[in-house]
Amino acid sequence: MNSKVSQDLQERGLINQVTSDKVYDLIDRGQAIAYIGFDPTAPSLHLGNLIQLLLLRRLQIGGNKPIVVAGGGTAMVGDPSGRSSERNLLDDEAIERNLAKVAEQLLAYLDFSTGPASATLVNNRDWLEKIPFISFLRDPGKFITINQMLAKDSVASRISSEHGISFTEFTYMLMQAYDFGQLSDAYGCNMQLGGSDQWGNITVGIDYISKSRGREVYGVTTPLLTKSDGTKFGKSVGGAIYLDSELTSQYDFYQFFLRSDDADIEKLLKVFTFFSIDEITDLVRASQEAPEKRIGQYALARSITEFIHGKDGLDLAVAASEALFTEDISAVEPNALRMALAGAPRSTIPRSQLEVGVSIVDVALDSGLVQSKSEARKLIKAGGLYLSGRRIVDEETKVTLEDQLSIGALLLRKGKANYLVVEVVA
RNA sequence: GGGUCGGUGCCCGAGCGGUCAAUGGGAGCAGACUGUAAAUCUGCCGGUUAUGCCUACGUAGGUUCGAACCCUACCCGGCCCA
Repeated sequence: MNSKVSQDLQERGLINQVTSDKVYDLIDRGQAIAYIGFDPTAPSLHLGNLIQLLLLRRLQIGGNKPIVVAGGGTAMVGDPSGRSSERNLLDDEAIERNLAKVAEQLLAYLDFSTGPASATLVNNRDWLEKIPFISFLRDPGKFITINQMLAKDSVASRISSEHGISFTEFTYMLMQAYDFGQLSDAYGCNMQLGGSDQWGNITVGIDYISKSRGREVYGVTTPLLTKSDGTKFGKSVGGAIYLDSELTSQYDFYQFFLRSDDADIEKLLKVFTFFSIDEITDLVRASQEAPEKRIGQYALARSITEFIHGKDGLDLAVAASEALFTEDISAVEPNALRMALAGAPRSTIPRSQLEVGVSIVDVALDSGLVQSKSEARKLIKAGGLYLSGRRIVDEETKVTLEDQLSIGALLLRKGKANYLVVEVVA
């Protein structure tokens, strides 16, 4: 099995560039000690991070040791890579809050218990915060030339842009190189992985370790995952798809994958699932023979949702999807419906309001389904708003107790698949 | 520090005294078709107590009956010079 790890990664299209072919050998022999850093700039990891995380998991299954770095220190500065303008600095408190959440997720998706290949989690703030400025200038500073930094795409593009780049972000590269050095010293880390935008940062680190320690380490980048139409993958209604069910419900997470384009299915199965290449080939063929059955989409959505949200999360998402896409929502069994909607976003409305009757526009706004009254009105005009299974055609419609479903809640729907449960409370 | 160009709605980018909530493109949302796909077509795309009102064209003032458009100062950025 070990001998096939690198080949499997290549067949999945997970490898964009490597600094040396030696990485394949290390990986196949289970001797890679590979690290990836995740800066806690958001309260949860998202799908882009997940690709990286799954890559570590794949290596781990092949007997290699993963190290995940929660970038509590680097997040204080901000990575300029892949960005056309300066980041806004996050305050300490926000970073710490995000860090706690992100660390929890990192712990959930790798194996931290099994012998030599067990994963390790560290926070780079632990060392970045302690190093005195002058020491930092001497090491790593002295080993890295401005010349090589200026040559990196991430820096070059910002220097030539009208926004420029602050010294703060310019320094990010050194921090990352220093991280790599620390991990190399402490854990024998010999490989850094990252998205293709990390190539510059990674190679600086490799160079630094080579000069300062005379040690050879390696780098691997993954390609940027794009959709068949060339746009960036992983965005949906309201931004990124997060792993935290508080931010992206199980239902939405599942739906996101279920609605994937036919043209993207093969790529997505390779990147997001642990199905073997042969299994994927079969799934893709089956999908092509009967695209309307969306076999690939179902397999993808089920597999990845279960991995992230567990069996229970998957059940919630599937039940919700089945119930919500039936013809007549009011005919669905109360118990089935209740379970189905457990994973959908929700809000509440006081019973007293329904007794008097509230305008549908207000309900849509208060529940958070729409951002403004105008949006609600426009939605109605376009025929895209549904209340408990019935299309609203008149914006003067009043919502009353009559509109409750069997489960004693209202169900709002925007477009085809955006549901929101409004619970009736005292 | 000097010179110069620029800062417009989610993004790009027109506008250069009234008819500008602001052309166009992209993104986004919704509808039709279909398979909860793609492509295509259509509508919408600052808010509102809605033939009006409010907020908006870097910030603060000023000129004017009237300014995103003119003037002044300031802030921010690019480029050139020092």
